[in-house]
This record gives sequence, structure tokens and C-alpha cells, in this order.
Amino acid sequence: MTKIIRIKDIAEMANVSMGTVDRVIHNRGKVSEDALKKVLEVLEQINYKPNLIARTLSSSKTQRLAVLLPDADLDPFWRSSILGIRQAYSEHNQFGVAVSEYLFDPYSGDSFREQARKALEWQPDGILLAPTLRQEALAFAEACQTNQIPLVCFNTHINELAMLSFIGQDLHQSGRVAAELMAMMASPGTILVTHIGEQVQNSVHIGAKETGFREFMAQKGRNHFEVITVQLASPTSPDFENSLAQTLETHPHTKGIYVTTSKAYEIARTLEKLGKTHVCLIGYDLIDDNLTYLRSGTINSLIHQNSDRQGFLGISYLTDYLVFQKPIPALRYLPLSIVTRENLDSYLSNIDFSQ
Amino acid sequence: MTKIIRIKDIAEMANVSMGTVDRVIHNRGKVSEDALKKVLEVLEQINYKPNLIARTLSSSKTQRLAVLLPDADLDPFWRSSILGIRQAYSEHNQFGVAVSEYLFDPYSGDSFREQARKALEWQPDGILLAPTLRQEALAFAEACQTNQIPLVCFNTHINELAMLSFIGQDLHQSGRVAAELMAMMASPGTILVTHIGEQVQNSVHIGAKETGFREFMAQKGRNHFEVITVQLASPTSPDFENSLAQTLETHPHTKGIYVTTSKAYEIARTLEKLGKTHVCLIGYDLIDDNLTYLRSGTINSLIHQNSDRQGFLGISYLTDYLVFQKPIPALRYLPLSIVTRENLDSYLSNIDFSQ
DNA sequence: TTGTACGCGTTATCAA
DNA sequence: TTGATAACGCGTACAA
Repeated sequence: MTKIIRIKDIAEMANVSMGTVDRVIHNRGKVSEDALKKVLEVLEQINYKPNLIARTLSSSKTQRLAVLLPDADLDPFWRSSILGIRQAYSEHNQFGVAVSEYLFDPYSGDSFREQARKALEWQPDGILLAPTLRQEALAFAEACQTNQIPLVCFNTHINELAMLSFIGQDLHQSGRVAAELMAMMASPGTILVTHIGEQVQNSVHIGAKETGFREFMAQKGRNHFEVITVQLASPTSPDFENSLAQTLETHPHTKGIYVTTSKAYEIARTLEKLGKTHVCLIGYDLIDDNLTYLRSGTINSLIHQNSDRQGFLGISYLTDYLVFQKPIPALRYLPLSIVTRENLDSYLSNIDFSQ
Repeated sequence: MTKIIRIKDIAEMANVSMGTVDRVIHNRGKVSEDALKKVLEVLEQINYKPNLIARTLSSSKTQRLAVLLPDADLDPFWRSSILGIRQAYSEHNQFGVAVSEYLFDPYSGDSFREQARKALEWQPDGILLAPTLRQEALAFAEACQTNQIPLVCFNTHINELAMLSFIGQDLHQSGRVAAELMAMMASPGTILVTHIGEQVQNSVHIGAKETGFREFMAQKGRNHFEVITVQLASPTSPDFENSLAQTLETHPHTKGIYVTTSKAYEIARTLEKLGKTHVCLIGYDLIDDNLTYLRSGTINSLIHQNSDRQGFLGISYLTDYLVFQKPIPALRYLPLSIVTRENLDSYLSNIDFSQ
């Protein structure tokens, strides 16, 4: 039971006032050589840990956090991120944080720039960003830097982008996990890899998953599998179904399909129509459409990106950084969760974070 | 931007003093009918949320949390629980909680009673318990109840035990997940189920996993698998190896082994000696010995109980309940995480909880 | 029964 | 450059 050391105690030990100690600790200057030395000496000896409770109570400035992410109505993938963000907000707003959401069209540069402008206009103290568009994100990050606003990114990693922290998953390893699952579940034959629903801009992003997938298959696939990358028509176009049917005809020994995006349900729907549900289908993310087909068995497994947790951690990190002045990790990879029919419910019941 | 409503504000609105408002909110009595009514009226209209920061700063009473769990030196399974507990402590001790650990021998009633006694002697405000021994735990829970000490349990669920909250996993579903994995990975043949390392007391505990396993196999196993429960010699005895070898001889078509405890490494070690690593082995928990064999491929998959998270949540729940007076869930099932060679590292890098 | 005043540890302000 | 002091919102002890 070591008693707590307060600023007041330090002041007494160093024979100075609390104000001086405060100035030294936060090095705000305006301290004489002499006083500085005395205080530092005491600080060396004892292990001062500031009382964060008292600090937040005192400096009751509310920190404004702007969140920039795609509109979930345009891509359901983002629904769970928002849930995590709101959950974090509801847990942290008592520490004096305000969160404002700016939703953009994930494929429209104009939309992004518009929302980014609004976000900066709000004069936030921190920003959480899902950088779906490379060029636009880079420009925005620069704006943040010149404005001295800390930036945390999630979901999509962009190398050259300067940020405080990134929260997401290891895409390369994620591809390996998918391949491992495929090798476990599919019969020997042809495996299709498709990036349905993704834009060209994200080629790096996508490449990592495919590279990981192929790497595993080359190392551990025992030559049982032939991996072929296919480009399908957009799922919104009427050609989509034909395009898939034709691909399957071209590759009659197709035993598995790896969808590197959250759009596996589009494939599943068509496979059911074509009566080809025996094909082993692996995709990403626990969005409603995917769950339907995971339950019916057409989708065999989903890799869970923990998007809810990504959002939650994003807000938590910014709060820690701004409110509590805690150090936060520069990189946080979340687990590559393997979800099947049998453990699905155990994940769904954990979408809340109350801890 | 709704401004914060303080007790002072309520007092002004109701034309009473802060003291009166305080008495009403915490219903400590000593309030006249008249004043009570006025304050309640205001409270109805506005949505008062007490400032938890100020509350904890003010009432600087430290809450004492006693933790009762098995000594990790006697069973490595408990190592990660402790890590989670300590992590939670390090994050919450600024809110004025003190944690004291009481470690017992998981198979000794005497040891448990001894530690339980010490724990109560410490006069804790809340208790976190891993109830490995049924009878002893029930008696202890009663003692807690008569002493009015809130009790949270984790890992092992005991039905009749009165507690504030339970944190663990759905054992029956866990068995189903194991079976699903087995059906994916093992060739048709005999599957052994073994409860190695568990005591008879926990038959209910164990039964749920096996029931789930058999249920899945009966429903979805397509008669490919014959499930047989085997009782092996204790892994500490010299007979262990022989006992397993003999079992494998008795069941020559053995294609898989499901170990319902964290002791899969004992089987793995022997399988390697016997040169039978082709047998599909599924077990529980990311303890070091298991990881070695998961990496070497002798163990095919581990179901992760998130024991670290269990401990973390246990402390968090008690803190929420005692310090912040928040409601906490009566039951929290954690995900049934499927861990393979490829996604293992993504779990290991997440043993910290900094959020 | 009611109201007031002090303390929790820190930050911020202001006079010296 | 310093030190004293008033907030921050709540709990509590004590006086009215």
C-alpha cells in the first residue's frame, strides 16, 4: 500500500510551490535554473504518476473527435465500424469527448473532399479516418499535419501516410489464413480468387491478400490446387451472373472461390441459382447478407475483420492520447478470426464492448 | 453540444440546496415530502448523468477486489487469466481499486478453503472467483452472500451458485465447433474424445463439450465418424504413453482426437513419439506447450477460451459495479475462437488489452 | 430536515 | 520567475 505522491508533496520536498512543479512537469518554461534542478532531483528519486482523474476533472476542455468514414448505406461493410465508434463514444463521453461523424461515398473523391472539408471546419482536436481513397487520403493527411491535428487510421493501410496509429489487420497473413481454410475444406482442383467490388486504386491493398493466399498454396498446397485470379463483372450489372457462370464453365474443376472483399454474398447468391453450392466459398466480414449464406452453408467460412473493434479502438486511442495523454501503439493488428456456422453466434453476441 | 447538468443546476431548478438533491438522488432519506417532490419533478424532466470522474475523485475510498483462482504454477492454463487480471488492474487502479490475488491448488479442497478464508479476512468489497471445485465454491458463495460481498465468477459455470455475473464460454457450442473442425479436417474413421487431466467433480462441465461434439457429429457427420470416449491414464503417470498407444491399437481406424481440456500437448507429445502425427488433434487454449505442437502441425487446431479476456472482464465488471455503479451483464459468453497455425500470431499479438 | 463548506489532485489565472 | 488560489463536480461532515 504505497501512498500516492501528489504534486503538493513534490513541491514540499523541493521547497518550491505547486505552480513551479507543474511548470517543470509540463515543461512550460518560466522556471529558474535553481528551481528546475531542485524539482528534477526530487522527480528522479520518486516515481510520480499523475492522477488522471483529477487531471480530466480540472482541465474540463472537451476534446472534439471527427470521424471520417464511408456511409454504411452505400456499403454495409461499414455498419459495424460505426457501432464500435458509437459504443466507444458512449463509454468515453464522460471524459469530455465529443464525436462528430462525417460520412462519404467510398468511391467518390468529391464526396470525400466535401466531408473532409466539413470535418476540418469543425476544428476537431483529433481525427479518425478510414482512408478508402488513396490520393484523397494522402492530401487530407497532409492537411491534418499542417493543422497539427493527430490522425488515427483504420481498416485500410496506406504506407506513405503519416499518422499517429493504424488499426487493422495483416492482409498478407489474412490471405494465408484463407488459403489454409481452403486447403482444409476444398477438394483438390481449381481455386478462383476474385476481388469483386473493389476499385483499382486499392490494388496494393488487395494484392497483399492474394499474395498471402498464393504463398500458402505454393508452400503447403501439395500441388492439389490451381489458383486462378478472375475478374468478374460488377455485381450491380446484369452481366454479373453470366460472367460467373461462364467463368465456372471455363474452369470446370473449380472447387473453391476466395473472395477478398466483403461481397461473398453476391457470389453465394449466384452459386445457389446455378445449383453449384458444393463449391467451397470463403469471404470476409460478418455483414447480414454474408451471414445468411454462412448459415445456409453456401458460404463455408468468413474471416472476421473485427471492424466494430477497429472503430472502438480508434476512438479509444484518440481519447487516451488527447485526454489522458497516454502513449498509444503506432500499429495494432487485430485477430484474424475464423468464423464458421458453429461459432458464428458466439461472435454475434459479442458485438458490444462493455468492459 | 448539450451542456452538462450538475447537481448544482438541479438544486437551482428545484429551489433547494445541493445537499437535498444529493439526498434524493442517493435516497438517503431525511428529505421532506415537499422537497422530494420538487426534486423528483426536475429529475423527470432532465436527464441527469452524474460525473463519474468527479465522483471517484471525491469519494476516494479504495475498493478492494479479491481474486481467487488456481495457481498457474500448478496448472499453466491459468497463466493468461492472471495476465488479464493484472492488465485490468493496471488500467483501473487510478479509479481507486486494489486487487489482491489468492492462489489455490485447483484440486485441493483444503487449499481452496485456506485461500478463501484469507480472502475474506482481507475484507474485500468484491470478489472474482474461478470455481474449479463445485462443493467448495458453493459454500464460499454462500459466505459471500451472507457477508454481502458481490461475487463474479469466470471460466467454470456452476448452476446453483448465486453470483452477480458469469464470464466464460458456451461449452456445448464449443463442442459443436470442435466437431465441425474435426469433420473438416479428419478423414472418415474413428474419433476419440478424451477428458485428460480433469477431475470427476467437473463431469457436468466436461459433459457439455462432449454432448455438443456428439450432437454435431450425429447431425452433420454423415456417418463418416464413429465417436468413442476414452479414459486415459493421468499424464503424470508413467503409464500414460502406453495407455494411449494401446487405445490406438484397439481403435486402428482412429483419424482424430478431441481433447476437451487444455492438455492436448500431452497427447501431441506422445503421438510424435509413436509416429502417429497424421491423427487430427483438436484441443483447447493457447498455452505454451500447446503452441509448440500447433506450430509443428501435430495439433491441428485449438479453440481459444480467451482466458485473458475473462480475467480482464472480471475485474472490469467489478470495477464498473463498485466504483461507477454501472449495471453489468449477468452472463457474458466470449467468442469461440478457432486458432490454427496461420492465425495464431494474430491472436498472440493481442494479449494486451490497451483500449 | 436543510444548507454550507471543505477536500479529492490537477490545471489555470493572476497578482506579486 | 514565483506562489497563492480559484475552479472542476461530487461526497460528506457538520452546523443551523
